[in-house]
Amino acid sequence: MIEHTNHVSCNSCTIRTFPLFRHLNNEELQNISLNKITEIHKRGSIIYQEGNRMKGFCCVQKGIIKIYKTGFDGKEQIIRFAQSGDIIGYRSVMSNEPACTTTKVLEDSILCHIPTEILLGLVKTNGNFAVELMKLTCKELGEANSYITDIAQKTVRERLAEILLHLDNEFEADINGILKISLTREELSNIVGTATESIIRLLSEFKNEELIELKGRKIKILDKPGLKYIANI
Amino acid sequence: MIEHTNHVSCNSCTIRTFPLFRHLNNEELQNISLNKITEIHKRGSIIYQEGNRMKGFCCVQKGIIKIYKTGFDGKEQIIRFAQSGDIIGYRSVMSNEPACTTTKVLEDSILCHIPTEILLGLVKTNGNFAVELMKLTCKELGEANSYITDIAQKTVRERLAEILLHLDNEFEADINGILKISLTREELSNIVGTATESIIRLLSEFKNEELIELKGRKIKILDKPGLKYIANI
DNA sequence: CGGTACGTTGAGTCATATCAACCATAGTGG
DNA sequence: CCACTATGGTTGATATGACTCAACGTACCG
Repeated sequence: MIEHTNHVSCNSCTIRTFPLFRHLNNEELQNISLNKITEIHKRGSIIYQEGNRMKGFCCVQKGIIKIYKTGFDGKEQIIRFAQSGDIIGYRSVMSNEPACTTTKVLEDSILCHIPTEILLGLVKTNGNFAVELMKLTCKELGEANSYITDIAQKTVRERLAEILLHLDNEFEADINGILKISLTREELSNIVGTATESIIRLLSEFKNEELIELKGRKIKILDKPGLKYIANI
Repeated sequence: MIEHTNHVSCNSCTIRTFPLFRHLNNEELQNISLNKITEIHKRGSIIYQEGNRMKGFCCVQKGIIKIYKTGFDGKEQIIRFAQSGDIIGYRSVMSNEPACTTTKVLEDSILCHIPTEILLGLVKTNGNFAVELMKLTCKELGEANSYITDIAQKTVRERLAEILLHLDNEFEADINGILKISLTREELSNIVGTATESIIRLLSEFKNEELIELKGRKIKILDKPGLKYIANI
C-alpha cells in the first residue's frame, strides 16, 4: 500500500504558500526537507490508528484522507477529511497522547511525514507559525463544537442536507457539478451519525424533491437554497 | 451583576502554577497584572455572547462558568464548563472570529480580562507558553471529537451515565459525595442533548437502580462501576 | 462462475420527543 | 399576609423518527 518516493524539496512544494507554512524561512523549510519522509499511500491504506504513538505528523500533498473514531460497537464516526495542504496527526503530537483517531486513505495520496521535534521546535521558535497553528486548531475546535450542537439538536434529514452542502463547499465540484469526494452510503451515514438505510432513504427523498441528482456514488447538488432551507442554515 | 475589584497581582495568584502559566517569567506576569481587569460576576451574568467581537480572553480565578451554543430553535447546547484555572474566550481571540459560544456564570465568579495583544504576544515570544496553549486546545479538540462520537452513537441513557461520571470527575464531590456542580434538569438535558422530560425519567430510573441518590439538584453517585457499565466505558 | 461488497426496499419495533396537566417553591407587590 | 406569577420539576399519554432485521438486487473481480 505504501511506496517511498523521491524527496521533493519543501521549497518547491505548493503547500508552502498555505497560511500555516507561509511564515517559514528558507532555513526552516530546508530543515523540514532534510528530515521528512515522503510516501505514496494507495486507497484503503491506513496511515495511523487509534492508540498509536505518533512519531510525527503528516502533511497531505495530494489525495483525500478520512479521519474517524471507532465507537463502542465498532461503528466508525467520521470526524473530518483532509486533503491537499491539510495536516493530520498534529493533535496527538502536540498533546503527547496516543492517536485518538484512525486515518484511512480515500483517494491515492502523497504524504510527507515530519518528525515531532520539528513541529515542537517550530512552535517554540517561530511565533508566527505558532499563531497559525493555533488558528488552525481553533478553527477545528469551533467546527467540532458546531457539529456537537447540530448532531444533538437537528434531525437526520437536516444533518444530511447540511453535510452535503459542507462537502460541496470543502471539495469543489467538477465541471458537471458533481461532488469531488466519492463516499459509500455507509460512509455518509458515518458522518451524519445514523444508519446506512436512513441515508439511502433520505438521499432518494432528496432526489425526488429535485434537490440532488444521483448516479451511484456521484452526487450532484441541484438546489443549494433548498438544501440550506432543510438544513436550517 | 458586575463589580470591579482591586487588582491582585498575577504573581500571587495560585493559577500562576497551572501548566499554562507555569512558564511565564516575572516580567510577563507583571505585564499581565498591569493590563488585566478583574471583575466579580454574579450568578446569571453573561460574560460574552455568540457573535461578540472579543477584546481579549478571560482567566477564571474562582467560580463556575457554563459555555454553550444556541441552536436553531433557541435550545442551548452546553459545550463545556470552566472553573478555577481555566481560560475562556481564547478560541475567538486566536482565530480572530466573533465568539461562537455564550458564557454564563453558574456560580459567582472572579474573572481576569486580559487583552488580545498580550495573548498573541505571549504565543509569539514565549515558545513554552505556545506549546502549553496548543496542548490545552488540542485536549479540548480531542474531547470534542469524542463527544461527537458519543452523541452520534450512544443512547440518551448511556450518555447521561457518562456525563454524570464526567461531572463527578471534573468537579470533585463534597464531603457527602454530592456533585459540586448544581444544574437544573434542563441544563443536564442541554449537555446530553435531549429533552428535559427524558432526563427526569432517566434520573429517577438511575435512582431506582440505586446508582445515584437525588435530593433536588443535589446528585450523589452511589455506584460508579454501574454507571461506567451503562455508559460503555 | 461464484464471491464479496455495496445498495435498496419493506415491515415491525423501540427509544425518545412532544404535548398536556399538575405540583412545589420562592419571590413580588398590593 | 395573601394572591399572583414565574420557574422548575414530575408524570402520563401519545406520536413519530429512526433503527433493526431480513430479503433481495446489482456490480465488479479473480
